[in-house]
Amino acid sequence: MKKPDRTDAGDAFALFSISVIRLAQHLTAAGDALAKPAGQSSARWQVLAAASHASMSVAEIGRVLGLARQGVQRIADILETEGLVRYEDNPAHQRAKLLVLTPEGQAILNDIQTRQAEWADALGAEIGETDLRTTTAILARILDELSKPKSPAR
Amino acid sequence: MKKPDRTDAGDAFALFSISVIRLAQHLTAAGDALAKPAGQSSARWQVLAAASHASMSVAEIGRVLGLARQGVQRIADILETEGLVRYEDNPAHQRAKLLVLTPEGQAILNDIQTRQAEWADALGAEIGETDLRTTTAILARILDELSKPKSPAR
DNA sequence: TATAGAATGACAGTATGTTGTCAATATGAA
DNA sequence: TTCATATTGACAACATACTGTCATTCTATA
Repeated sequence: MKKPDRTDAGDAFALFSISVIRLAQHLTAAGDALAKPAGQSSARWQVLAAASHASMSVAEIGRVLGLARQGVQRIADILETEGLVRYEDNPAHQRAKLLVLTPEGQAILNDIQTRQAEWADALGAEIGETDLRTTTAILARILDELSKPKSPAR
Repeated sequence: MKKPDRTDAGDAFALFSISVIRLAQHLTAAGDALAKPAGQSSARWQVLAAASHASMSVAEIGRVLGLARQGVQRIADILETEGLVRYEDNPAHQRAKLLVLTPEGQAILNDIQTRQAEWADALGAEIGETDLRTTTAILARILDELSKPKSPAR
């Protein structure tokens, strides 16, 4: 197998990419573990949190979370059958109902968020605020580069 | 909605987590875009790359990639029907056949890797090797903390 | 050597998320 | 106002990945 040519910086970027993806898998798994005691998952938690933040239509939540609206719709429908959210009439749009948390949904979200805060506090203290903020800033810069016209498909 | 208590470091960790997950989504999408011209996807590329690196059984590839062996099996079977990989008898294990690239599979992997190297070089140069290596080191440390006994499920 | 336990492939079921399509509804420009 | 265009929800098909279960095959210990 012949290794393609690659600069040192390119190599560094490849290693970085692998690290980011692997860490994201672990963080998502951790999110699932945080939501599980409440009978939820990362995905449902995200939808609950978005709906709690502001009454939005399913399509709006999709845009906020960076997901296709169809996937959000599926989860929102499940949350509705479980009584955690409710569709409310949208004065601004007849079809696009607003997703609103029920008291049960809010209680479950609070439960998850409390557990999450505890977890984040413990890990934040362990790792150190300085490194976290520095790294987050660099990640933001990289995300910016990735979003630029120079897409990988060229 | 009442925000749970949270330290500054905990807040920094929460923001960091969101950044990592979002960036990983973009990187995976970029990987799909790199593999697409060759008619492949990120997942298939990973399996091809693992098989190219060394002849391994499906279960071994799963462990290397951090995936369940069942998912790797599904992809490997598809790659086999497409003639990109071949199952070879494993002298050390009767059931666990070894996954080997066919010349067609190797050609497709080379094509993807060439495109990937170009892309990584460009982005690596843009972002800078120093920042990439610094960040990768911190990510590794965080991954380490996450893997420790103190799991989120407590 | 026997045998309990681990690893493996095969199969089924589920969760998350994507794309594509359709009809209904908003929106904005001529 | 009219009409082309966007957005939206609904539905279907698919890709990726997980868990659970089963029978088969290895492996290591007693």
